[in-house]
Amino acid sequence: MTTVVWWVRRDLRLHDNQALAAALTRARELVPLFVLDPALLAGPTSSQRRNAFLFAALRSLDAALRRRGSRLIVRAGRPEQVLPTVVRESGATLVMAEADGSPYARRRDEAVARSVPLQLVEGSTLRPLGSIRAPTGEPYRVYSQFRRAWFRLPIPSPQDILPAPPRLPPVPRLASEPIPESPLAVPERFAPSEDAARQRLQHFLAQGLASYHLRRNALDGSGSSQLSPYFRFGLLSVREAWCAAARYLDEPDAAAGARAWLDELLWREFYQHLLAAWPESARMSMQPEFRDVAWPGSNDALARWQEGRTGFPVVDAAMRQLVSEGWMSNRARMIVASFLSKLLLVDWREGERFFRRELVDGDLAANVGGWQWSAGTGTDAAPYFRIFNPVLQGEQHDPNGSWVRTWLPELANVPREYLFAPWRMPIEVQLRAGCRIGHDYPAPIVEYESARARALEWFRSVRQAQS
DNA sequence: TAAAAGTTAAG
DNA sequence: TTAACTTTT
Ligand SMILES: Cc1cc2nc3c(=O)[nH]c(=O)nc-3n(C[C@H](O)[C@H](O)[C@H](O)COP(=O)(O)OP(=O)(O)OC[C@H]3O[C@@H](n4cnc5c(N)ncnc54)[C@H](O)[C@@H]3O)c2cc1C
Repeated sequence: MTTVVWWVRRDLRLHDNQALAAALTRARELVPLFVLDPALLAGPTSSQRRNAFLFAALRSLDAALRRRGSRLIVRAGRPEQVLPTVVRESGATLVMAEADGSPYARRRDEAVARSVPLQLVEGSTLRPLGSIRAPTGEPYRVYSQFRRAWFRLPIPSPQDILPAPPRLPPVPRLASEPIPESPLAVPERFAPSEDAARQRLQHFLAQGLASYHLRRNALDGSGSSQLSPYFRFGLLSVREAWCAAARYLDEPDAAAGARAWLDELLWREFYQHLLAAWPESARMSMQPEFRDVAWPGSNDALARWQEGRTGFPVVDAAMRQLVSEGWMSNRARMIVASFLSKLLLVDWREGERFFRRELVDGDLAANVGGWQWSAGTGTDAAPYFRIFNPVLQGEQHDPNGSWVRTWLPELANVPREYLFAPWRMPIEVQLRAGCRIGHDYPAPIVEYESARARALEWFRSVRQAQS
């Protein structure tokens, strides 16, 4: 009788799960195990928002397991203590898990592997971390080069996709702790189940993919798939999503959208590989000249950005959506990241930390990648002079203003022509709109033109000081 | 997946 | 005067 532990971490799914499939080839008994790790659930990088989603997703995974004759075993504690206990209690001879390239996960897995027979299997990325390298053996630091190399290797094929097992082996008698209740609600936008993830993918492929390249920048997020929390926790396999979207490359009407979307999956892939290759990039700028500089931005500026009270409607709407829903569109993320790191000159790591606390899809690799790109400190980043103008961005990507009004009710009656720059309202318009600047809605925290000039000057001086 | 400033030329 | 295009930050 072979008993195998399937250690679930960021792969809360039964479809196309390579770790589960590998476990099943050996198992007469299977122990689906989730460890409530205090370092992740309550540590400095934890997030109530993500915990809420995770706990709910664990409940639906447990239900799906039960429908197949299995169940989820839940244990709280440090993995290097819990795993040996469960292995001993169950008599398991093998622990299978999906590899996770984040720095903490790698340390954790090394520690666990010292006391139990742990085997890691791919699945969180399209290709194994560390497998995309230049001829010199160096990992790529530039996206376009990474992408070119990636396409030279065999791409995922629909034949590789693993179906969900219809039945699962029995679970040995083992105690299980309850899945915690979260004090925070799961955002309504993201139903926490594998079925919901799969339905959303199908819906996006049918309704959104063909126009993705045209609509992806909409500030309200209506033009993108909104699958990020599902990829974050592995309720959906990226490999399966890739193959599903790649089928549309041959359809003339959908090819351009499909290409653009697959490209975003590759950005995800790039950042996962980048963090695995340079774990220190989570804590320091990739460009050395930024490592020892003090960013001049103030704590007060940071606080006003976090609270959505900068006086720039596009920025404030985004920050309020972030805190309220735990999600915002890629366009909104780029704008507020550019605003904090360039117009306010606050260290990008402060923004990264705040995002990581609030985002339901918060992921170290993608978040650090996005922030270093936005702040211009990454190896393949936006150049320092690429500064978003929040007024123009609103005009372009929320043209009828409905997204800004959704998140800033105090601007409900502000005329459209002033919506993205309400400080330009003459006083009588302010009174008529019931929105006095500095009273009902903040005056702008900076004057855009001079903040832009200050940013250009500061970035230029940092670069010059080094060279 | 930037925006401003500068240049040119049609009207 | 302004749209289109190029250069600069
Ligand atoms: C400053 C900043 C911070 C970010 N932090 C995160 C984060 O913590 N977690 C996260 O998942 N994404 C992050 N992103 C990337 C991106 O904004 C989100 O993945 C995307 O908005 C999610 O929406 P979607 O699922 O509708 O994306 P779609 O446009 O439908 O893309 C499909 C999937 O591709 C991946 N993806 C898309 N764009 C990117 C990208 N630029 N980088 C990496 N992966 C991408 C996501 O998994 C996404 O679900 C960040 C971007 C920026 C600029």
